[in-house]
Amino acid sequence: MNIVVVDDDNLVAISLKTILEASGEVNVLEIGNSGEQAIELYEKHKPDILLMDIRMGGMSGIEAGKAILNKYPDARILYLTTFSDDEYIVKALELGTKGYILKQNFECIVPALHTVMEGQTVFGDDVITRLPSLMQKKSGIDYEKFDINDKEKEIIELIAMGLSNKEIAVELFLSEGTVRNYLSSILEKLELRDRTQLAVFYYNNHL
Amino acid sequence: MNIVVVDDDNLVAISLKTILEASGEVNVLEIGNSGEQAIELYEKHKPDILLMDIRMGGMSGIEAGKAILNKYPDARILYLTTFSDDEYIVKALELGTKGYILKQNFECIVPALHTVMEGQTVFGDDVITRLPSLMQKKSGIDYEKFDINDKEKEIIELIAMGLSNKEIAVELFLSEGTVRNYLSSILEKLELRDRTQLAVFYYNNHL
DNA sequence: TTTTTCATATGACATTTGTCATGTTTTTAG
DNA sequence: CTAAAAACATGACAAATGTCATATGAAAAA
Repeated sequence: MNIVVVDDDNLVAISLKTILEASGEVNVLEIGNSGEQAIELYEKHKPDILLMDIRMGGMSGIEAGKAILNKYPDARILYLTTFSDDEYIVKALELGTKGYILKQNFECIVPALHTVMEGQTVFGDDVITRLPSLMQKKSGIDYEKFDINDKEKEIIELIAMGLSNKEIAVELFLSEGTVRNYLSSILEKLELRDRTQLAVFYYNNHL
Repeated sequence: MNIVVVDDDNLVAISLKTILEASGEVNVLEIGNSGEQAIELYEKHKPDILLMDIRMGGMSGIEAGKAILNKYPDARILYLTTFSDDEYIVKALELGTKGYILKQNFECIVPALHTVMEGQTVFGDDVITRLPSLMQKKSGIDYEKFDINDKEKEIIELIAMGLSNKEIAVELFLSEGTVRNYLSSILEKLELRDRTQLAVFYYNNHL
């Protein structure tokens, strides 16, 4: 089984190479240290599997993976990470990569590579249990970034439940006009046009 | 590695035993043919892994798995299935089982067992790609049930993208008035009040 | 062929929605 | 205390939305 190993930290990359080759079942074609190199090495070797750190300086593993999968949809990419990072997990999943495992215990890696070779997908145990909730949360609207305050948040939630301005007014003990004004400012901040787009935005980002 | 195999179809169970033992790495302690037996055999042998068909007459693999995990939270259960069945996938996931693979190609199974032994989770490739959407929610709007035709479906999609009536009209080469009429009838059929509720409905059910 | 249905369109209408300019009150900060 | 800011409210208005009754041409059914 021919693989390419990419890790930010060259020491880790080399260690991985040593450990994997010690198993006698894996041949590490070359090692790299960045997302850019991952792409380059993938094109050069077309390895059975690309074993890559997900978090790297410069181009992240996700970006590199995206680029590679874009060109080679059948590429098998297995991510390594020091600790499971929720944000990355979801992205990796959506990307259609072959898995996501912790690099802590090396014993995992060889079996995981075999499993991936057979067309399966591998996930660290802790990851999968949190998956359902991860999917729900996704990442949430970055309300901060848009300078949305609490009252506005409430209104967004209610609009995302399909309430009319009048209903929201009753719900929040405000006048209908006030609700309109709030909405107006929300739309401006979020650069949206109407309440429906706001609901769409909500469901695309938040949930 | 000691495992217990449970499959509705005894022939399959026996074949699995043969195949797995042929690898020389797996020891099949006993085979069973029902959910009830799965529980019984698990308690009797405490195998490293319980390899079980998910769909069985009588007590399903899910139910048996639930019972076992309830009593032995660390039980490693790997489901087998002929076809990937969305409904079961979600349930299996929520249950916290170790994976879900197709029994078609046996080659998968031994590596998968190793991977599971190492504390990872394994999923058939096709499964994982559909996972994001599966997690979101149910299975999609039952348009049939509501007697929604194709044109109406298109309009629903566009509204769920946040388009205005005018924009939809342009998109579908209809007059704005026609779009309104369509929408009006959609809302009536779905018992909704306005386009925002429709978008909400869409995101709650469909995607 | 005639009738019916279907897809599309129109106009009228009442509501709702979103924007804006402009007020009140409260709170908060200086 | 006083000025500024925040929270909330109004009224006016244009645009968009949703409903309804009705119309037209084409396709399907009779």
